[in-house]
Amino acid sequence: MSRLAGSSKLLRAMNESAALELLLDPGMLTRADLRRITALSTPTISELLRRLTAAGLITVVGHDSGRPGPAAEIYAADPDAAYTVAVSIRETGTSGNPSVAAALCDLTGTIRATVETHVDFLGADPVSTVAGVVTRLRKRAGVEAGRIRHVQLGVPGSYDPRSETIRLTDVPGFGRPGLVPRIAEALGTRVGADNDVNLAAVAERRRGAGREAENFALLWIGQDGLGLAIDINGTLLRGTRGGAGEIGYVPLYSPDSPHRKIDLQDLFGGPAIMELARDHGIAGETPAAVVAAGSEEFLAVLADRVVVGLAAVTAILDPYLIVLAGPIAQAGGEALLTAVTSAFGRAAPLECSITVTAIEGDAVLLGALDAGLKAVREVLVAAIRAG
Amino acid sequence: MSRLAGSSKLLRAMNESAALELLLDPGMLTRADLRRITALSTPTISELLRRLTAAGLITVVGHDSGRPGPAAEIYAADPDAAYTVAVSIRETGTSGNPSVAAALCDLTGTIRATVETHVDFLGADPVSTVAGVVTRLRKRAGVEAGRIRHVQLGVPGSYDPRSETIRLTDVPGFGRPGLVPRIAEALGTRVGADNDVNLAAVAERRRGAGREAENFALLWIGQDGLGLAIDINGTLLRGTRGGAGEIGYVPLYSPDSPHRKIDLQDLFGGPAIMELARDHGIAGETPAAVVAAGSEEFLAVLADRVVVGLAAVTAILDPYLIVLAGPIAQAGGEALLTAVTSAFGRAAPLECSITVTAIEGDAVLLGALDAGLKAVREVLVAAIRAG
DNA sequence: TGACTGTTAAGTAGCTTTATCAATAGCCGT
DNA sequence: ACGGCTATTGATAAAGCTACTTAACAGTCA
Repeated sequence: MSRLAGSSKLLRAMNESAALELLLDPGMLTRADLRRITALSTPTISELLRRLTAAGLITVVGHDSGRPGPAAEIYAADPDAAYTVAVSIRETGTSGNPSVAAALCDLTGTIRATVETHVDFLGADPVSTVAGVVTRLRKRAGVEAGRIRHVQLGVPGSYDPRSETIRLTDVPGFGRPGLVPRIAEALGTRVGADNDVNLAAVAERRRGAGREAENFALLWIGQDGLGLAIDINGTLLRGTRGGAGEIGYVPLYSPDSPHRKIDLQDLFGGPAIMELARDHGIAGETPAAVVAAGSEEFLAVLADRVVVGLAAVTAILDPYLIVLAGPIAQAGGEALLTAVTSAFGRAAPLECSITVTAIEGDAVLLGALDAGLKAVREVLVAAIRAG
Repeated sequence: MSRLAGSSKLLRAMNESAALELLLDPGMLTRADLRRITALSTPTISELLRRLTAAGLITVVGHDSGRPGPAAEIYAADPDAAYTVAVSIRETGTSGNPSVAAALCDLTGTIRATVETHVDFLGADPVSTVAGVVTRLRKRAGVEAGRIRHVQLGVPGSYDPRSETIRLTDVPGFGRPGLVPRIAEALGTRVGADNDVNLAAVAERRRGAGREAENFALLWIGQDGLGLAIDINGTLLRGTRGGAGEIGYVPLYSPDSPHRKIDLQDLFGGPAIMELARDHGIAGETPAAVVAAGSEEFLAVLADRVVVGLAAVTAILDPYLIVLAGPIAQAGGEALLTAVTSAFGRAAPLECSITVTAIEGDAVLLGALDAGLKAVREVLVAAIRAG
């Protein structure tokens, strides 16, 4: 319903971008399909496809035979029209050291190359580190530099898109203002950045538990901290300074001791879980380990605490679904989920279904790929509209 | 960026609706102004204005002389093209009894008639009550029935637009499923409904403290309960079942007594405020009265409690601005605001500016008018697009 | 033969450019 | 001080352009 006016050129740009959008997202469409969806006439569709093919954006990917008449050409976006790189910066990798996971995928989302390295960010320059990873991926996949249209960064901390700075991060060097534009300059590409939890929610939306949900909240229970991502109809709620979802800071108020400041992080953050495990006599090196090994009783107490946070989220946002994610939630699995669900039913006044993440593998990296892919597609569509 | 395709007819519909939208919202535009904004050519603008005038949607409201050449005609939406009625149902009116406040305004937003009555909803039928109020307003303003294109209801409780039912309300008869469609049927108009706090936020957005804010959260501290409205870029966050902002249910967790369930309503809802006032030796009949009469010390303690809620909201949403509204916040005024601001600075880990409502008069009713007006404008624009 | 794919040709809707007329403020000369 | 002249702007009219639609047709396969 935006105010948009123009002449026949606008019409062409709109039709062309609408067709490209359709070929990018469902993909695999014949002329007849496009005709049906867009309600445009056959000659228009034909010319439109000719132009998009000439621009190298789409190709014929197959033929649909079986019906009378000649086999219909099936069109889809050309996988090699553009590439995306996702780079996930992790404070603690699987081995416990800071690590970088990265992947390169084509326009259809199939991964062409991956890289995983350990970097001591105290010594390394963030710009050249990221640039190096991108170059390595690019060479490994045999892709020329200009074809990478977007690089998506995932960082622990919050990202403020307005000032293009990463905030509240513990990774050395990444909190510096102007870092993201400098990486973009070094790479010669658009660079996006986002909170790792937000990116996990993007993955959940596209290929996980959030696929069918109109909206959901994702509670990330990580080794280092808590996080919340809020997906409203497919778009993430970021807040004014990118600080939405810093749920670890939700304060708890105790009438009996109003001056002892505690927050949700103190209630079920990593250290709190370790302490609780000790009280219950459960052995384990990491929070994930003790949750995986936890007794039913221990999980029930932990669930009571988690539900305090979930109830606050539910009362403020009323989401359709809550997804429990992050290494600790993943370690808890079904046992933790049933404990949380029953605790939620007892304690929370409103209803909401709860589930655990359906993503296998590195949710943050996959989400960064999805976000990067979306950005690339928007760039391609916008380029057509602009002419 | 929505997939939209079509022929030249679509183009005309788009241009026409864009022009109407411009004449509805800023209004008072000459042909030259429209030409500049839409980048359409003079003949197109002329014919477009001719059609809109013939449809009775716009009129010449003045002439712009002073420059050489003929005086340019100034166009704007015809105030009498459509009307809106807002009906605010209040559990406790100014006198303490359930009351209904209503107003009728034209397309430019100027109020043509108002009505305020006390209704005992235990005895009265909601459908005929609302219909009666609308008819009374209509006759008083001298408007024929067909010209009222939208009736906006404001109710205490939450509204689920999907099932078109009002939930969590204490007004007798209004929680019945199918009530809103039945009112619409009786009136022969579109009928919208919304939470009273949400509507107060709509008013704040259009004419109050939220005018400049990209987003804000409005904390309503009422005699009967707490509420939160979340405005993201001009659209309200409603939640899945319309239950977003039921902040009174945010639970508090005390590690020392985990089984005593208390929530924010217990912390600074009306009864809690009265109890706190008693502890501080402050006399007064209502929460608003004691807050208005409250000592600095009392307000400081109250502010500490309010900030618990605000800190949770800030950590989850990171709003640009928090607006304190509702009768109790209004009674507290600047004194409460300074107390809350300083308490927030001490207790909350994130920053956020706080202010009190800038609406004078019945914020809910004004918000309902604004929401109704917006709905009417959307209907008019959509009608043009449809042809 | 009939259904379906894809192209070519003619027609139409709607916008833009260009040209023209009309009106008025400001200037200038008497 | 006043009336006519000019520059500037508002609005309409005519011609041209762009992009879509409808209609007709050629080709292919069950």
